[in-house]
Amino acid sequence: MVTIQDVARESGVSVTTVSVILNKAHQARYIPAQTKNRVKEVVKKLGYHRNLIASSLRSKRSRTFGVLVFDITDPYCTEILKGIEGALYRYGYVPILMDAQNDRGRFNRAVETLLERRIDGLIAVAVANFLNLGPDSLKPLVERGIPVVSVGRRLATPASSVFTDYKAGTRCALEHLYTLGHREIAFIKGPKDLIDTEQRWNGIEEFAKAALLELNPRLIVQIKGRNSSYQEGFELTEELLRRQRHFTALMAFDDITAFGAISALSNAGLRVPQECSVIGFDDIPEAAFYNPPLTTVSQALALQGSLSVEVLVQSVRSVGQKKKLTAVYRTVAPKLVVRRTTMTPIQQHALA
Amino acid sequence: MVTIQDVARESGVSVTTVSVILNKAHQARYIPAQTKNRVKEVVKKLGYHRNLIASSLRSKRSRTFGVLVFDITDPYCTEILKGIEGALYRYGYVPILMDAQNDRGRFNRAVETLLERRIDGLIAVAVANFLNLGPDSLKPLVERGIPVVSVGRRLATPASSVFTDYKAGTRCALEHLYTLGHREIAFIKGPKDLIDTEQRWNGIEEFAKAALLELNPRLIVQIKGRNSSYQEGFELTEELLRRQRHFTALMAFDDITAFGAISALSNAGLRVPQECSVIGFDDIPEAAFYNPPLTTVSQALALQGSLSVEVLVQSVRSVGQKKKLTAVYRTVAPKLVVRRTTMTPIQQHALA
DNA sequence: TTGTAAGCGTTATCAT
DNA sequence: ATGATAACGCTTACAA
Repeated sequence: MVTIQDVARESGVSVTTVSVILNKAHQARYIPAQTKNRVKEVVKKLGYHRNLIASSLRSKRSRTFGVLVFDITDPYCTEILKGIEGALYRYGYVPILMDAQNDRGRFNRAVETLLERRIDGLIAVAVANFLNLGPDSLKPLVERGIPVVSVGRRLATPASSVFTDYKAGTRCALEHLYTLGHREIAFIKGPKDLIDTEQRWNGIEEFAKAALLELNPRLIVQIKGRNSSYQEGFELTEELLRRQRHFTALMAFDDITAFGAISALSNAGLRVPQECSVIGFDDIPEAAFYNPPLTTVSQALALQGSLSVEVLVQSVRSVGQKKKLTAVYRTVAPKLVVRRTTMTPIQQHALA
Repeated sequence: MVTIQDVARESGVSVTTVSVILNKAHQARYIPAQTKNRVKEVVKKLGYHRNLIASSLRSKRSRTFGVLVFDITDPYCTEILKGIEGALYRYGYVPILMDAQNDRGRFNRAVETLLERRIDGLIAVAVANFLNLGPDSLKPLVERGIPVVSVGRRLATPASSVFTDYKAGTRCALEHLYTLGHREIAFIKGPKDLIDTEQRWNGIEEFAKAALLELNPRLIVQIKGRNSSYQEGFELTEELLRRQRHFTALMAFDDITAFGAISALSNAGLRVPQECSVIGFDDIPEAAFYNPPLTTVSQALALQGSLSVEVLVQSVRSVGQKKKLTAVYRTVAPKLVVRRTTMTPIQQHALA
């Protein structure tokens, strides 16, 4: 395998010169273009590829980020991953992918592996889901000054976080229903132990208060399991129906729940959106193809992915300059996506 | 950061001994348990983590595989990735993930990056899709003796390949319809320039020949675009319907196409499966949740992922032993998944 | 502007 | 059974 020595010898300069040229270091500005070109030609001629392993050993920077996901087959994850991948590419970093598979043991082993690889930083993708990471899970990283950013979930310090402004999301979802004219609205709240649940509910209460909209407790149900599911959406909607309290719109915790709700409504002979509007949250890919296509709130997941890379790159630079590492929180604005499951109750009446 | 030197000093042995113990090298058998334990305790006490960068530099093995996907958000890819991830974990390798995003330029840059990182091998996940990789795309790898395995697509030598036995798949799909009693069967063939198309068609012809089943050319249509789509499935089925040639079952190129076909049939007032059975291919996650759930052929994608790792690990070992590198082809048996879109034409009659 | 040389932390080789 | 020591290929002071 051809080394930097070979290149230096062949082009009649020292290894230092070659190194400086190839790394575009500051000093490269003073090297005549002629020398640069000669070296670059030799590089091509010999088919030289810089050995990043040797480089990392010496410079103590691996240009590598660990990327820890909770389930690689989850579309939520992959959408974020896409954003991460694109941004890493731009910054010259490379991801080492680890799938925690929602398992604590695997998580810990992954951290060990990443430590051995001397990653410059870690991106945790929606990883707090079930693991419910305490501050000590990341201690081995933090102790060694390796910056961590969590994307998709807010995490306790000292990790930085990038996540959706859930409050704004539910606020504008409810505003959409309200503007259409809905006043009797049912809600399916998220699981109690998911951090999002509270934030999402806050947005609802905030808007309701401002608009003087009354939230009827008899029209509010909550997911009992640890995560959302089609099944729960279905059953909770049946439960709402059983309560015999009239409502013209339903706001589900997320898209999956909304799908279940729509099925339950159809089952009960209520057509969506003619007799009941439904709105979801997340904008998973299936939402656009559902029957009817689901009105929902989009989370800009890819954007969150690339943002997390930017945050991490900044942190790594701070570490390089021996600055104190401070956690940063970046929040991403969600976006209302109006499709076919919402309409005004006036129209509902006309069509009913 | 604590080094092997520190461990050696603290436990009163040489670095060699520590290295031998930690790597479970052959010689470790002769080291007394007492020494081993002492060293291991020191490792824990000091919080030592072996520096794999230094190790790689010296041993000339990075214990790293490049994993090149064509689109990280594609479920087909992620299912394979899951299998890869699990297997890598078992072998102590780590994946560097690169997304070619169906772009030639990105593909080439990814190869450069992976070369700099001195990957021990490359797994290309369904990457041949549009890039239509010639043998020279992989030349930089092959020249340096870095083994390559393609998973999901058959690739030209010198790369190894792991892929579905498409012929067996279509054969058993057709057999299923035949056994149910169907004799008038329509087919939607795949795009001309996809390699799979021919293999899949071979299976159909093979079974038809053996069963003395006549394939009516008027019941055969072909996808015109470069890839399958819901839209084409829909339109081609309308085309079949327009031909006024009676058929009791339809075999689609893949699941997506089947979805389009089902919509077109429903649109034309033909109920599935009562008036026309439909079978797909791939078993994408949506197939199970479709309405009605789709009978299809499953590809065991995760299995293909882990198999590809096994093939690659074997290749790397061969390289290590300076054996000649030969491409291996492993084919994976598909599996018929019977759900609700197929039934016998007798029943069809009874229910019609 | 370019060159010399000392590491980075490991493993492999050779001794003992 | 354990140890000394020389690489591995690069970056980076420092020197010239």
